Amino acid sequence: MKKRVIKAIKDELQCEFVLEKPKDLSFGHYATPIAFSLAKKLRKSPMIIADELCKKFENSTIFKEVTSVKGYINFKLSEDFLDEYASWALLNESDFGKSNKTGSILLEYVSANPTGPLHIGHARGAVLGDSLYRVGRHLGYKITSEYYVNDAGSQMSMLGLSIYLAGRENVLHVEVEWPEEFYRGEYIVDLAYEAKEELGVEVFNDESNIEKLSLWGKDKMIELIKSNLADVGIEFEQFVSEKSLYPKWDESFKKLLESGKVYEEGGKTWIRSTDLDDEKDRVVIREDGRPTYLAGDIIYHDNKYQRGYDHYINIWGADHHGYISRVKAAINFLGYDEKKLEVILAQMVALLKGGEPYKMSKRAGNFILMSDVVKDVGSDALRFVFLSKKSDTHLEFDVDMFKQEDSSNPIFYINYAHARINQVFNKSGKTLEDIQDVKLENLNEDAANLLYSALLLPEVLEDAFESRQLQKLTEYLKSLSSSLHKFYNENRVVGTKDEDKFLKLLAMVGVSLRVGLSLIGIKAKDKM
RNA sequence: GCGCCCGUAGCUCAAUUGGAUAGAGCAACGGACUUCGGAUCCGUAGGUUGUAGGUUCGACUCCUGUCGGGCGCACCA
Repeated sequence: MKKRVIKAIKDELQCEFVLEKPKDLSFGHYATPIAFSLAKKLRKSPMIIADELCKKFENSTIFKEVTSVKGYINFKLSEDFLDEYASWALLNESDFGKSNKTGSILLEYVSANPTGPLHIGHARGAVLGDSLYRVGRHLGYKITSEYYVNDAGSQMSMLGLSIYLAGRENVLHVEVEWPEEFYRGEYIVDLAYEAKEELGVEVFNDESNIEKLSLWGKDKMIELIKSNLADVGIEFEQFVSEKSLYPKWDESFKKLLESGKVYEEGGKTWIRSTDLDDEKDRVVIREDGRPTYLAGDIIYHDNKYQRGYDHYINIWGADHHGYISRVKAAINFLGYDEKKLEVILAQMVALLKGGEPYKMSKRAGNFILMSDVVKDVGSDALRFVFLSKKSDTHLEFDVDMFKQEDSSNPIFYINYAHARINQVFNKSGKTLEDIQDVKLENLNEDAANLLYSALLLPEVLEDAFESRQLQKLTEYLKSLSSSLHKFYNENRVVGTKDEDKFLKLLAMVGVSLRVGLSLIGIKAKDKM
């Protein structure tokens, strides 16, 4: 819709302009403040310029009215245009809101260590990533979703050790001395019992089995993480193992050497990341020859860029923000354009229960399992809440609030709107076929505004994706639902002379709600 | 100490990325069911956008300072 409007205006004005939506619909459907920017150049008052420009649209078919108000030019769409668009959308629901975006994107998210179940902090990035994936695909981008599995490094041996010690303590009932750092939490004990079943109790007899336990435990944890993700409707296209990349280190390292940004000092190998605004240079190979974690990420990003995507998005937890500059520097040294990498930081989630704050930690056992919250509030509500806030703001919510199922839960409100539409159709006894050819004309103000709102979905989707701010979509769905409820309360549909027109209008709202919800991973309810 | 993020109604959050009178939901108060589901709707009240300057036709938005809160500052991952 917006595209056609832009084209129509451009044909007349012959210059670039900003198109926006007026604060108040009574002004019009679209508006441009172009007269303000032209005022300087033309040395005339914005009001006079706006008046003159308005005259150019007198014969337009797409606009019913073009007016100038205090220097703004406001455009009101014609009913013909809106009706035609709605008719098309009703017949092509699955294509509604699609666009012709081109370009390939590699989207990496979650990538939590395979050392335990996902906790609530992971959920935010997970939901954001999956929803961006869905919306982006709908718009036409070729997006691939990927999970980077950190299956190398010391946390893996710590996992093995933790299971080993938990087995000795709980299965063998031997007194054990716990080290300062280990994985706590009941899942480790559960794993120990499971290991006894699958690997035999003797696995806890000897420390030499720790590595075996760590490999076994890692696979179990990946399975667990996958099922945690599946519970909220998330499935990854591919998993990339950190460990499997290490044989390629020599190849990547050679590229770094060619950049001349590598040097040795104190027996260690460093990259000169300070040349690209990092706060200090970084070690990539330790004194004993073992590569650091950064080395793994260097190989990984080398690998990503070799796959030749147009754009790369990584969703990281906010606690990784200090890591961005060194990775970007490394990408540059590898000979790639680091600007193609975009890092989205998902801020911390603070969870409350009965007003008491929870402190979340992965190392300590005291974290909130994502699966527990999903059980409490449901996948739909969890997804909706996490998407409702900008990803760079700190989010805080109380679990108890979401346990009570009432209207304060926005997902209820939206589903109810969708169910109402269904209800009215049932009551009328009519189907989509019966009313799709009715012309939407001479609508009252409520109906006209509702129709326009429903048709806004495509541009909301595009805006939400391009700005990576999906709260624009959730806000839209809430506001469309609110308009629907308002309309419902003030306009009777069944048995009135406007019945067919209104049914078509409601059907259009239903399409937008369904499509919008499905793109954030929620299935609209037909009944409550 | 340095860096990044965030301060908007009592609470949780929006604000078309520099535009028109800063908006929703909870919570409070007052209204609307002999009618398609009242799980809804309407109204009232609530604001010097942390604070002090600056930039311009115009600032919640950009710049500088300052005060709060969070996160990070490893050869861990």
